[in-house]
Amino acid sequence: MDTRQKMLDAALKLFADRGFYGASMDQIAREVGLTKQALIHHFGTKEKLYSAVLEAISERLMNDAIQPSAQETPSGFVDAISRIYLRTREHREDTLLLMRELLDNRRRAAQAGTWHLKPFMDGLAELLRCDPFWQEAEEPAVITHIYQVLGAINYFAVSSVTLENMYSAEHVEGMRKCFPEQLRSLAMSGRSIAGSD
Amino acid sequence: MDTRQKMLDAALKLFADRGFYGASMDQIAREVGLTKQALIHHFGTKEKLYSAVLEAISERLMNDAIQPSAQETPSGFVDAISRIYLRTREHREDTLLLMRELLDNRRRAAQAGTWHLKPFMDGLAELLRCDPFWQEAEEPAVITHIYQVLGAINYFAVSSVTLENMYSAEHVEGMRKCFPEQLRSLAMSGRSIAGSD
DNA sequence: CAATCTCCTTACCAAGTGGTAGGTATTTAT
DNA sequence: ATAAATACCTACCACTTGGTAAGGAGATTG
Repeated sequence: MDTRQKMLDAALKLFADRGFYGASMDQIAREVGLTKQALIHHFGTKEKLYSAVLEAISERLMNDAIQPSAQETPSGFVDAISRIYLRTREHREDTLLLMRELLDNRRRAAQAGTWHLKPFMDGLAELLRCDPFWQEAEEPAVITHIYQVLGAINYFAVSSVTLENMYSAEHVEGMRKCFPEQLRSLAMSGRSIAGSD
Repeated sequence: MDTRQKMLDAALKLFADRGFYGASMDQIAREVGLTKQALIHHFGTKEKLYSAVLEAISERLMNDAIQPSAQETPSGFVDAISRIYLRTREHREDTLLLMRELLDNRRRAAQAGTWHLKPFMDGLAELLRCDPFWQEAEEPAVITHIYQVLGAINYFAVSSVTLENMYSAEHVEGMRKCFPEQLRSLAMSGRSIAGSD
């Protein structure tokens, strides 16, 4: 496999696991079996490496979360949300790193990438508006709803270690089982009260 | 004010802002106007300082989020959730640090504190069960619901910087306005579909 | 007055940080 | 064949990290 890609993978893994400061260039390089100067050769600086990782993530997210759901049915939003939830389980590291970026970008702000995710949010907003109940809602209300549902997903995705320490492993397994269905309720919340079709 | 308390405040601020690795003993000490050895004198090691901060947080959270809501009415849960949301705005740093801990404890795991929050979760579960709809629900389903709602709250609380970069400041202000009401819908989701009172 | 204890200091340390400089082997282009 | 670019290396740098050692000022206690 491409060295550069191997480096990106290792960087993703370590950044996701320990954060920007917690992961060192040396560790990342060793993970690929090279020296840190090889890393620097390919990416210039640690910041740029981090940016490259972030960019790869947002590209991936766009590709397989929004694109294939061009189906603009009333349930398009709920379906997309389900797919996004599944994604958090398949791409744990992406999810972890995005959450970290959410916390860190205040400092590294104003340049790097989380708002590469704007199109992602816009795509979801468009889907949500296909639901008659949300069609004429104010923009902030729409985004708020999306954000609440995304929050439910990502927070859970990031909490497995904690949950397994607070409850038993079977308990957590039980939660994973009922999560998708309850997520659907969540994604449709508001609608069934006022709309009542 | 107590020096020790000033140190805890400064540590909370910097840990919340930059994470465990991103904040150094030296920075924290300078924030109080002392040297890092004064910090070490009081807390021993960086890890212990961090633990002390975490303990203070969970104590605070228990005190003013669960305790005053002993009112076990059907809406007790939703009320508690509203209060918890307000808390994230009053104690931004607590919220940020807890979110970080969620991401980091996998490594520092098996000893330190997030599952000090177990009583907090249990308190919420008890409140939720006062709602007839949830009374006989399975335990994992109850916890899942709580976790989804908490996720919506905390994710939003932690995202203000990102949101203000993706959207305008007024937009985000609009979101903050409608957040509490939509949060109530979320917290009651599921119920209104099957229950239909 | 002397001893101790608390709180804090300066001085220091080994280990690690991101990054530069400069070189070598191998591939590619001319 | 020669020049140039690519991909990597060792060696080194200034700096920061958490932590230790030892001691000083000030109050408390014998």
